[in-house]
Amino acid sequence: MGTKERRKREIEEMRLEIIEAAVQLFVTDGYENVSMRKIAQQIDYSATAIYKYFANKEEILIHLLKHGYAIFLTCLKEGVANCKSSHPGERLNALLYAYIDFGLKHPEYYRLIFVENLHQLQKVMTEEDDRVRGFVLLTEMVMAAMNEGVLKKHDAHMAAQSLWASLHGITSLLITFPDFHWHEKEGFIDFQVNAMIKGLT
Amino acid sequence: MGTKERRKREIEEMRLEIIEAAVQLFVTDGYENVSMRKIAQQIDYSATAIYKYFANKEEILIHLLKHGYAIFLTCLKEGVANCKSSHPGERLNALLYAYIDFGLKHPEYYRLIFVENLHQLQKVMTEEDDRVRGFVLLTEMVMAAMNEGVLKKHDAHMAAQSLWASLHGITSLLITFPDFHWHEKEGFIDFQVNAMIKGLT
DNA sequence: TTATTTTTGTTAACACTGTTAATCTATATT
DNA sequence: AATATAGATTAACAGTGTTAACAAAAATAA
Repeated sequence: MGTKERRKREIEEMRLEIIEAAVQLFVTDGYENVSMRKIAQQIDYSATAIYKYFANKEEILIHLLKHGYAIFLTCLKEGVANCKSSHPGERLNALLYAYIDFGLKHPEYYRLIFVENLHQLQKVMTEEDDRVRGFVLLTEMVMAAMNEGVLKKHDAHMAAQSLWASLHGITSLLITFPDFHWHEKEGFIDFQVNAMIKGLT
Repeated sequence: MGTKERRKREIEEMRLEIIEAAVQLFVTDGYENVSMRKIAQQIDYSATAIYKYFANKEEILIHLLKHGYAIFLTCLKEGVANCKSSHPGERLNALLYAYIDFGLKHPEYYRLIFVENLHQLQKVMTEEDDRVRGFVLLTEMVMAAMNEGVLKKHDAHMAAQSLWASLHGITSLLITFPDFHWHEKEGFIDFQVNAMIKGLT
C-alpha cells in the first residue's frame, strides 16, 4: 500500500508550505521579522507544529539561504550568458558585473547570505553540483582569462579570492551603507571593476 | 553649593560604569550576549535602573561603536606613524595595511562597526574632529599620492571609495568566513593590497 | 473490525529579550 | 520639619525560540 509514500509526500508539502511562508515574510518584512510564531500564523498552524517538520529555526534559515543562493547562481549564469562575446576577458567582466547586480537587485538576500550568514555557506552548498558553485565559476573564468593573456599569470585561486573580496566590498558597502555620499553608482561600479581587472593585469 | 555639580559627576560616573560593563561583556562574550539584564547584573543594579542613564539599548550600542571607532582611528594613525618613509605611496600603503590589521586584531569591533552597524556610523562620528575621520584620512592620502604621481589622477574621492571597498571586502571576508580555504593570509593580503594600488596606477 | 501503537497538532510553560508603569525610598529644596 | 524631586526596585507586557504534557487522528496489529 502506498500510504507510506503519500505521507512522505504530505510531509514534503508541509515543509514546502512552511518555507514558502518564511520566504514571503522574509522578502516583505525582512529577516529580523521572521519568527516561528509569525510563520505559523501565516499557514494557520500553531508555532510548535513547525518543530515536527524542522528541528529549529536555523534549519528554516538554511532553506532561505539555499533559496537565495539559487537566485544568486541564476543571476551569475544569466549575466555571463547575456554576454555575446566569447572573449574570456569580456566574459569575466560580465561575471563581475552580474555579482554586483545580484546584490543591488536582491539586497535582502545578499545581506542574508554574504553579510550575516557567510559561515553557513558550506551547509547551503553541500548538495549543489560542484561545477555551478559561485567561487568555482569565478576561478574557472579567471583561469581562462589568464590562459588568453587577459590577466597576468598569478595563482588563479588567489586572484579569484582577490576579485571576490573586492566585489564583496563594493556590493556590501553599497547595500549596508546606502546613505553614504557615494560617487554616482554606475560610474563607481565601472571604476571599481576596471581597477580590479587592471590590478591583475 | 556644588551639590548639583557633584550629582552631574555622579551621573557621568554611573554612565561610565554601565558602558564599561557593556564593553567587558562585549569583548568576552560577543555582542549577541550583551543584554540589559546582564549589564545590570555586572554592576549590581536592577535592569531598569539603566534606563535612568540611557534611553535604550541602542544608546549603549552607540557607545560601544564609539569605543571601537576610537581604537580603529588609533590603529590607522599608528600604522602610518610607524611608516618611516615620507613618500606618499609608502604612507598610503601603510594605511591600507593598518586598516586590515585593525580588522584582524579586533574582529569583534570590526564586525560590530563595519558589518553590523555601518548605518549608524554618522551617529558615531558626529562629535569627532573632521580631520581624523577614517575616510577623510584615506582621501587625503590618496590625494597626496596622486599629486606625487604615485597614483593616476582620477577623482580622488572615487579612488578612495574604491580602496575602502576593496579593503572592507578582504577584511570582512577573512573575519566572517575564517573557515574558507583562503590562500595563506599574509600572502593574500599582500596580493590584494598590491592589486588595489596597481588598479589605480 | 477492533485494539493498540504511532504520529500530528495543540496548549501551557520555561527562560530569555527590551521596555514601561507603579511604587517605595532616599535625597534635595522650601 | 514638611514637601517635592530624583533614584532604584519590583511587577508586568509583549515579544522571542523551544520543550513538555497531552489530546486527537491516523496507521498498524490482532
